[in-house]
Amino acid sequence: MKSEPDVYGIEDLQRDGQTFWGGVRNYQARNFMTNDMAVGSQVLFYHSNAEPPGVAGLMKVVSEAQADPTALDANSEYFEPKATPENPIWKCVTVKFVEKFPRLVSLEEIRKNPKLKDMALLQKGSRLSIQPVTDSEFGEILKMARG
DNA sequence: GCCAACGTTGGC
DNA sequence: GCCAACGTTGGC
Repeated sequence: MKSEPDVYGIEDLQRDGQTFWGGVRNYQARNFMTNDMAVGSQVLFYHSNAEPPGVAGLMKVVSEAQADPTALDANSEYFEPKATPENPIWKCVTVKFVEKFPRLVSLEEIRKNPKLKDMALLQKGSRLSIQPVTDSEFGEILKMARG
């Protein structure tokens, strides 16, 4: 999952303990949350639009996808006029802080690692704020973070 | 249903 | 700040 550290970074999550991943407004990204994440799922926290960009830490899903309250809030920048409590359209998971990596695994390093060449993150034009990671990719990132 | 125009993302 | 890539919108 990507977030801009200037807006909300791994240290903000460390301070908060857990957070509701609200405001996602892309159907593919939403579907990853509703279909592919469950309580206990491990998630990499990626710092986008950062210097340098890269994977900053680890978190874990503590609540499956639920209605995104920002979609129903007329004062929110994420307000969705078509959303109703019965059909909120947008949903999001709650994640908790697990760890901040001892060092950032930068996008550049990820690019250089042949084992990670197929990561969704590296595919051309890949901009989704939530992307799938395979078990082996996940393990490799952890190894790099701790290596 | 097509597609041009527009907005957003995010690395550089 | 630039711009490639992509998603969304809305007129037709």
